[in-house]
Amino acid sequence: MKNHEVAELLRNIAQLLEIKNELIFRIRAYEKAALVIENLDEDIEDVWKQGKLEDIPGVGEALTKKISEFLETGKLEYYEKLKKQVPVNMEELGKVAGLGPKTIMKLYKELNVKNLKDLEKAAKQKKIENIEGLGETVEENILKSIEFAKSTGNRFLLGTALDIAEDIKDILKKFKEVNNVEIGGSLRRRKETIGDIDILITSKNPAKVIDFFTKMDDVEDVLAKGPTKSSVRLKEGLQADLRVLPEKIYGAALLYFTGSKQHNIVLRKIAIKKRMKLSEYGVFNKKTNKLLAGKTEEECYKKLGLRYIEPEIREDGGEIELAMKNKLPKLIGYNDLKGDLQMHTKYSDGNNTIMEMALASKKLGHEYICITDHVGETFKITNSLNEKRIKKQRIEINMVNKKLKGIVILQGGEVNIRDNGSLDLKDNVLKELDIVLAAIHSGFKNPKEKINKRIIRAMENPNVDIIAHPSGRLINQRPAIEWDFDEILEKARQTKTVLEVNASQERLDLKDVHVSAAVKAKVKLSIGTDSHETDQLRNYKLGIATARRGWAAKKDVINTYSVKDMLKLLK
DNA sequence: GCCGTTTTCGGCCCGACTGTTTTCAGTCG
Repeated sequence: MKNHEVAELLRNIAQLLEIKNELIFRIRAYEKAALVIENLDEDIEDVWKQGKLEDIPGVGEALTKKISEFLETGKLEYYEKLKKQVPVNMEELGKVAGLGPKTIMKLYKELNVKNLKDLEKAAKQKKIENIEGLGETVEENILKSIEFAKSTGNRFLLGTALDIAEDIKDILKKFKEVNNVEIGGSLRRRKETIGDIDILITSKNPAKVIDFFTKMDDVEDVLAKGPTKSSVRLKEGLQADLRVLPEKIYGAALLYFTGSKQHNIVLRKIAIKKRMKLSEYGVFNKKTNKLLAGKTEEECYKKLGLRYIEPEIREDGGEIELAMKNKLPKLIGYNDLKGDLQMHTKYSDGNNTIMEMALASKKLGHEYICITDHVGETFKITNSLNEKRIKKQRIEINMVNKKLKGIVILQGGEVNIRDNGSLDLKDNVLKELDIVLAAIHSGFKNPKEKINKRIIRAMENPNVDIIAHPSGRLINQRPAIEWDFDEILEKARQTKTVLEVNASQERLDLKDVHVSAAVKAKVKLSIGTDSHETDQLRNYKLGIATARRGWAAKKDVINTYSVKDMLKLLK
């Protein structure tokens, strides 16, 4: 997937053009194309090979040529020339928050600032405050931004950001001036990584709410504080934006600040076509400026001729067209899961007992769980269970089943897929387990053909029910294996093998676009938290979120069925 | 640079907040 690299290239070009004072709409064309390509479902290289770059919205003749050159040679002559014309390192300076092209150019002309090092030096020597149009505050902000950029690099994991946001939401809810509180932005859409937290509030006394917000314990630094809007940096290192809104346009604002940006742009275009105007302040009649809708999101969508669209799929990935025809599928709901199909106990590498895991799961409302400790003969790193220990564990599971009412505990196992695709445990032992998960734990860098062979051989084993964390990626840490996913899907369908949506915070694997492909290929999915302690069991919601982002329905996920029906769906 | 049930030319989403000004440009989302 070179989508990210291509998007970055286009964005860098946009910044250079901005410095050169190019036409704003030419610059926006590059930015728009970058955004579309970054969120593209398909691999940009595949699209290019099929000669279909121009089908991508926002990509025309000129960009097709440039992207093709970049994909073919790994370089773009136009970009290299542009970099030479602009004397400053925009790749570095462009990332400093609050610093735009105009200021960067000014700093270059006045102080010969070319890169991040120059900038920090100039700020520390207090040279910036003397430049006309800038001042002491700007100088201080630049230093803060540099410091911040040094301390945090990556975007935050969905699970982490969600926890922080929910805490803030609870604090705000308790403040008496606050009426409604909702989290917006990419967090509400449940993207796998989050840049910042958007919070939307209704109140009759915005000033008091803003004041309260900026003085919360978790606030490290106040970045902006106006009458209806404020931004702060939290101690955890991420930014939170708060907006206080009047009741009658809360829905329009929620819609706007939930995004995605592309989704909003398409909505606005629809509004324009219908002689209306859509903004965060509502749906208006373009001529009379009369407010037509705004109180709820449903109302705004309806006015535009659309059915309500769930936040998780607001990515301009075909949802608007289907909403227009009232043909959107019903997504799996956050309360639809009846069981958790992956968790570990003290038997292998978990921190809690079977009983503790079962009790905690019951508390979450599950009807059944599957204990899937690592099992195997040679894969010892994770304290895998051999045949003897598996039998011992079965006795304990039977005992817990007898003691606990209202929850069924199944015995499963997570078996390693070896280098040649064979499994790390004999078939006659695997056969005794209720559910077998097979997963790759080594050789992540195998070439595509080998990886596919390994996974396919595992799927062909009649004992293997589920492929766990199929792509092997760890968000922000380890890239996914390189595979031919279409081939895997076809084989999964043939062999009735289920693919897991691993719901642990750092995995979310399969991810949204894979889920979407699996649903289209009619391959069944399972959601498992891969919990190694009771605290992680609640992550099943992240798995559901990922499934929803991939347009999965209840019927697509096996653990929405009763335990009896779920087991029938396995091989 | 892209795009088209008003257009192959002339539009392109829109508003808040900051810091510096004294009416606004720059930046951000």
